[in-house]
Amino acid sequence: MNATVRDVAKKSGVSAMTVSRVINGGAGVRPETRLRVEHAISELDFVPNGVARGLTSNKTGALGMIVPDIVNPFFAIAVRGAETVARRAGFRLLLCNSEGDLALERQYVEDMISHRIEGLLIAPVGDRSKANLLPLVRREFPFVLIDRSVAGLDCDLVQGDSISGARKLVSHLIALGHRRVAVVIEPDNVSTARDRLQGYREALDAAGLRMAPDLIVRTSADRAGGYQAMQRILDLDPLPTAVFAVNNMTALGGMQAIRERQLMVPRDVALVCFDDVEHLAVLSPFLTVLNQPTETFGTVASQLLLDRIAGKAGEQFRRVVLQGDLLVRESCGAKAHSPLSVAAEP
Amino acid sequence: MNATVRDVAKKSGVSAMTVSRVINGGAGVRPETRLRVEHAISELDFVPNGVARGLTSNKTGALGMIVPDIVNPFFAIAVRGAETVARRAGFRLLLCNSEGDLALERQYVEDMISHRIEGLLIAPVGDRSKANLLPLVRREFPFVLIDRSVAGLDCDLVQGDSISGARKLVSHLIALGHRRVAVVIEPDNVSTARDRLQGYREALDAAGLRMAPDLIVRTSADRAGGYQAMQRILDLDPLPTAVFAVNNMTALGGMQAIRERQLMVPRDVALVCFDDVEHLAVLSPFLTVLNQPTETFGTVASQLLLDRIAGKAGEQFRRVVLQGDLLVRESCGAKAHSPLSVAAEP
DNA sequence: CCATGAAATGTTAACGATATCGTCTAACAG
DNA sequence: CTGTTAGACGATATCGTTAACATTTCATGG
Repeated sequence: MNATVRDVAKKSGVSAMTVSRVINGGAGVRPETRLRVEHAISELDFVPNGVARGLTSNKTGALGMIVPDIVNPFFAIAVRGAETVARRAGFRLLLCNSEGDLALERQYVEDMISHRIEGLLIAPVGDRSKANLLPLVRREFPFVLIDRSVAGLDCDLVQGDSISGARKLVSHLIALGHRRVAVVIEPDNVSTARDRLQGYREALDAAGLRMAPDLIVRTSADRAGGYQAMQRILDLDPLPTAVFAVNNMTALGGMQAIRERQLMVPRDVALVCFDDVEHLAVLSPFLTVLNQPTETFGTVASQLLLDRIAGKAGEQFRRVVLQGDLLVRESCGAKAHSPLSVAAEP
Repeated sequence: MNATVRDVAKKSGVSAMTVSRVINGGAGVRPETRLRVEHAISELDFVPNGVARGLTSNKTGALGMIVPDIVNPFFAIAVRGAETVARRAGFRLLLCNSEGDLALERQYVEDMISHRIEGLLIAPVGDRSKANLLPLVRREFPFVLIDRSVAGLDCDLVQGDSISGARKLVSHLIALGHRRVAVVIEPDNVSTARDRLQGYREALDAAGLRMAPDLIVRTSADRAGGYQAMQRILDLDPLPTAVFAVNNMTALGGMQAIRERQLMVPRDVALVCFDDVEHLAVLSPFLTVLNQPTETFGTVASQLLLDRIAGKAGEQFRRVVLQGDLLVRESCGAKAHSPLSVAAEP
């Protein structure tokens, strides 16, 4: 069904080796011969078998990327950034969706190793991903973590400054007069959760406020998690005056719960979170967020990975920490609530 | 660096073939032998080389998917659906982002062929993608189009009912009293654009209205395109009373332009579009849209593809047309404009 | 105690491209 | 006219796995 170098060789009356030379730049092939070969190639619709090439060269020209949720714009944008850089360097990017599932993540990592991709970008599920990543470490396989670090694993890493970001968000709430600030956050085995909780704590400390255990609600960092967590928060008495959600998706789920109870943000409760929600911010710049340079997560991580593959990275692992900006909009209660379609970005 | 079957064989005192048998289910291997082999495998951290396997078996266990924009939630969700189904059938899904660029699309298709993926899902750039897809046709390579058909190309296809959807949207606008309805749409070489314009025309016809050429604004189906198109529309005199945007991204870009002029939707101009904007709809169910069963695009397409790969598909190409629902919200002017955070879904 | 056959295991070749090295051609110097 | 040499091209082996076939092993019945 698919033509091979040998078919092309036969058709053009040369050896397979000459065909190979033609398709790889053609040094050492007489122009006339090359034309004959090229003619046969297009005649037979020959496309070199990348699998066979990968076997001999041990180079597949592919990078892998594993993210927990491609529907979350944070990851979608990071993927786009990573792919752009990878492509410029001549690599394809193969994307997989772990869905935050450790077993699935493990399977994808094995799969990637098995198919001999040349490097891996991964936003790990959490600290327990360590077991999944250890095979990579043992093989000295080039990989770069994105967004989350993994406890006890030393490797290249691109992350946001979660501590300082959370501190900014919560300090801002406190400055607006909030004293009871609830936090919706993942379990402590996710590095961003640890760091953001730490930032939360520091902000409270700086204001001389106590951390109240009942204001810390643990959940998964997706919309469903945010929804459930917010329901528990709205059952508290007295109601917190503000909520800090660990990321954009939990904030959205939280909004859903708030709306269902016919409450209003920020009138009844303020809401802030990490990560802007692309598209949403355009139409309705409403959520006060800590905006991270999302695409940069992808481009920088890709670059680190390419360096490491090329051996330009040195022994030391590199950790890039990206700063985010506080975008003050309406959900924190800093401004009057203006009607949707005339709201203007600051 | 990486252990091979032979290394494992040597270590466990058997032949490579026996190792192969063990890693593939182990039928016909003495339990005792298998244990020895398995021990050696974990000892050496052996992972079978998928590339070599792909070479002998001509099966890589991978499906490809090419979308024009992974950041558009429509495609992100379709991808998730496709991947779920593919994974259940034991296939990985390799994703590529064509960015609506024909050359890039071509490169990715060649790459996929070269790397011997077993089937391809593709949301083509447009009719001109035909040249890119012809190599697939010639090879009888299994592939399924998503969302857009390609003129003159007969193949499996999953698409939305754009004609009827557009008719619903525009008829709704007309029923609300709009007489001057502008449309923001891609060039005619994209099937969805053709169909949606056709639906628009039918709706006007049914109401005895004329199609005014100056109300048809051509652009690219992304945010930037929507933004530019809307600026041109807002320069019209008299202003149209409503705008039909070809998809969610153009609508967002349009909103941006409208907001910049300090105008309000729907007070100054109504706005409707195809495709809901995931996340946005949760927080702010504001846009009146023709909601398509997005995830189903992915799952059905994946299923068609798997059938075809398995040879269960028959000679005939199958065309699945998915119906969408009109979600009447606020941007069309059907209801009073209510404050953002208490707005309730119908 | 050996023939018999089924189960276990090994051998060989192939998948398709290419690295390596060897051969051949032709042009040119002497 | 011969020896030299660079450039063009080919033969062979290899990458890691596995299909197909060959061989060994071992238990069982005669």
